[in-house]
Amino acid sequence: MRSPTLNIQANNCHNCRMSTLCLPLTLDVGSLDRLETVIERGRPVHKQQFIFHAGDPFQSVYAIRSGAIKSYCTSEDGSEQVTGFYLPGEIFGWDGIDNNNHKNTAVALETTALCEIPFNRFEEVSRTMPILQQHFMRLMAKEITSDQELITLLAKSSAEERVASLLISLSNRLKRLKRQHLSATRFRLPMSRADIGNYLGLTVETVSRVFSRFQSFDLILCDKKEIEITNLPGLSSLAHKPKIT
Amino acid sequence: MRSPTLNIQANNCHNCRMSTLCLPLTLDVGSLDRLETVIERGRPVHKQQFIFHAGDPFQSVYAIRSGAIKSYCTSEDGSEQVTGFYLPGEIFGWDGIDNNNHKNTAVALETTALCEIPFNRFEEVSRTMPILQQHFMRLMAKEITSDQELITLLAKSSAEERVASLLISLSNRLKRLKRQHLSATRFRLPMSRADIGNYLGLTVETVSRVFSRFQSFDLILCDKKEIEITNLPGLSSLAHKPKIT
DNA sequence: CAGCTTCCATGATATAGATCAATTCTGTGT
DNA sequence: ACACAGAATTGATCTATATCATGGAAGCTG
Repeated sequence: MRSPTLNIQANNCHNCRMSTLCLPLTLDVGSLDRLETVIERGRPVHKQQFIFHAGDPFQSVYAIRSGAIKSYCTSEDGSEQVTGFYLPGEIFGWDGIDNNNHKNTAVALETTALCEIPFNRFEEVSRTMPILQQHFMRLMAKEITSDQELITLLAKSSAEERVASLLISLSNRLKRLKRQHLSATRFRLPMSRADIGNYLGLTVETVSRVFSRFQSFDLILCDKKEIEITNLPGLSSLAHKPKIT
Repeated sequence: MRSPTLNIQANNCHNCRMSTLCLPLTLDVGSLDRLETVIERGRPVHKQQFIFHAGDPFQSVYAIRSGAIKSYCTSEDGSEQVTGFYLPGEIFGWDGIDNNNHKNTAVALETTALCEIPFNRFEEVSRTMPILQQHFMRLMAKEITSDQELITLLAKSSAEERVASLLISLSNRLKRLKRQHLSATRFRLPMSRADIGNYLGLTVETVSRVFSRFQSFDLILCDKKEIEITNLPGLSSLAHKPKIT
């Protein structure tokens, strides 16, 4: 039995290792303290617990301190579309700022620690701290950019390219979490093959076959959800090869 | 020779018909006047002219008064991905708020009249007009939502469903422009078949075949770029039928 | 107006990935 | 430790859409 993954014990932004990711701002001590008054830290969410459901009133956005989150939306007929995976240092929950209710459902893929940022209080604070508001618009813009990258991936790329891109993306995002500047070539996938397939517009079987093929080409080594990228340049070049259209 | 499509001669937000779409806010006269000082109205852009290129420094976002805009991004290898079509009353150019440079290129699909909203001046004004800032975050959230809808479409739907969805979306968006509450079942596609295919992740040939099939099923009538939806419920039901996954 | 280029439609063929099916593995709960 | 449901792998087949190829219509340009 492994201990839970809550290795980050910050109880405020000052000493949180993640803050360089979710708050890459130069805030004076006073400003940071004011921000502190807004942010709420809940108890860890367990695997499969929901953070919010589609349709819930929009109240907060969330920063991840540890763990992993999947967001997805459901169509009338009950089919699901995974819209994102979120890792430590990343922020989710923007959807539904317009309607004041969430379009997506967010669920924990493993035990996860979150910082909740209630939006109405945030708006008060940001009025006196314009840099914060600017920061949040940037975060939303990043979400737009990454969505558009996914669109390109789905519109133009083969199954192998899609899976390679996801692995490279996860690797890059996990890399930032490590103190070392070493690349993250070994990690554990927080999501199932089905989630990957759904996210990438592929069936489980195809995802599984691509993993096998990658292994036979010595690009990766994988045992269940444990992944080691054994040929990072090779995998990267696969990831960046959309069809010429 | 047709006259250009500049049928909207507003020179300020007060008398612009589009303002109910791009500024659906209750602003007092003073606030609106202050906003006026920020917005610039350029001369009409002609077909195929660029508004900005990928890599250009981010300075403004743009509201469309008439015409149509296509945005796309280019990968290293030169392949393009159309990321959006924008119609009157809609706002584009959010991409690259983070890096301070645009990720997309924006080009006019036909003669187009724009309102340019310089972003640094906007930030000043919005500091004293919080509702405006909130409005802009909503617009960005809408962009996120519509991107995620496209993701679902690309991940889950067949060629017919994709094309049907695009037609329905265009119809709905054009409907809002008409004074009447009649549905917009007759319109002119501003983009080529190739653009449609690129946007929807399909080849030109497939798009063309789907149009033909829709005609043979009496769902639409089309002559070149002129479209008439002759069976709106039928087309709608096609559009909302993603695979059950 | 002739000539060119781009756009669109349609047919014939090829193929990547879906679908169907069977088996093994894994983790979870009792 | 055992049993069971879900997750993953692998194989055989099918199909939607890509690809290749051709011809016609439309729009521009000199």
